[in-house]
Amino acid sequence: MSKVSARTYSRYSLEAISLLGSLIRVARKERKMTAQELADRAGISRGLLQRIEKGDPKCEIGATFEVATILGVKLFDAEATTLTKHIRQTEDKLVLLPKAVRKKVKVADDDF
Amino acid sequence: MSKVSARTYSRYSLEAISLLGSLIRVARKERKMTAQELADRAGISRGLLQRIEKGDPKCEIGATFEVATILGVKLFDAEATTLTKHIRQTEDKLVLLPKAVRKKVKVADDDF
DNA sequence: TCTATATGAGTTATATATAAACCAAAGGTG
DNA sequence: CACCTTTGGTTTATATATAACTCATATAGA
Repeated sequence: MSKVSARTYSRYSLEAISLLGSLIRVARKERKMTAQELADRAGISRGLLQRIEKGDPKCEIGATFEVATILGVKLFDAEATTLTKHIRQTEDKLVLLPKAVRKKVKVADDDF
Repeated sequence: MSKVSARTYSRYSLEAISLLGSLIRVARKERKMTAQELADRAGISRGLLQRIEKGDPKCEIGATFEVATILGVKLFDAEATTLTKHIRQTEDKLVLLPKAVRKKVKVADDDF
């Protein structure tokens, strides 16, 4: 009945999500696909696709990325072929870092 | 009790999500932040952050992008300052496209 | 080595996203 | 112009993600 504490999002996050939605929308129109067609292909409902294109932050990232992938909207700046390679590199980088992060003292870190 | 029909994801989508999670994980470690700290900042639970870093496709895109934003992980290849501009350009492009897509005939489109 | 903490994983209750149906309005097509 | 389709906006029932706990293990630091 009453929302206790809604989640907040930074403006940049909202803009990024909104941008992704717009890119999806443009790509869909360019390919002359109806919302229903694209939704069917992605295995989601038309309503969900509407929210994705609108930039609703409360959507599965999986559904959003799936739609983007179908349309060929590139995520990040990585090419499909180099994506896996990039993952490996990133994981290699992880090995070099400590597995657990530990704070020594409780410095007043930049809380704003 | 039985899952009727699980959602499917393309390999590329899963890899992209996984990559984003790895990037987040690396960035967090580099900044020497604990999972709890980052989760608190993003206003999410530690468990959710774990799933995000693991690449679970069933997470809010808002939560994921928020975490990435806090860490400075760039989404797409857009800079923070040019994001809004990019949105405007994309929206301008939308105006040029028909608002509704219409299929003429029911051609057997590439069903596979 | 020893200790305190970060992490990973599991469980449960609750909030809410999703799918499906519907309707109204706008838009393109003949 | 008139028809038909796409789209945007609802609503509702259901599935499930999320938060909050718990516990076990690994690990950083002394």
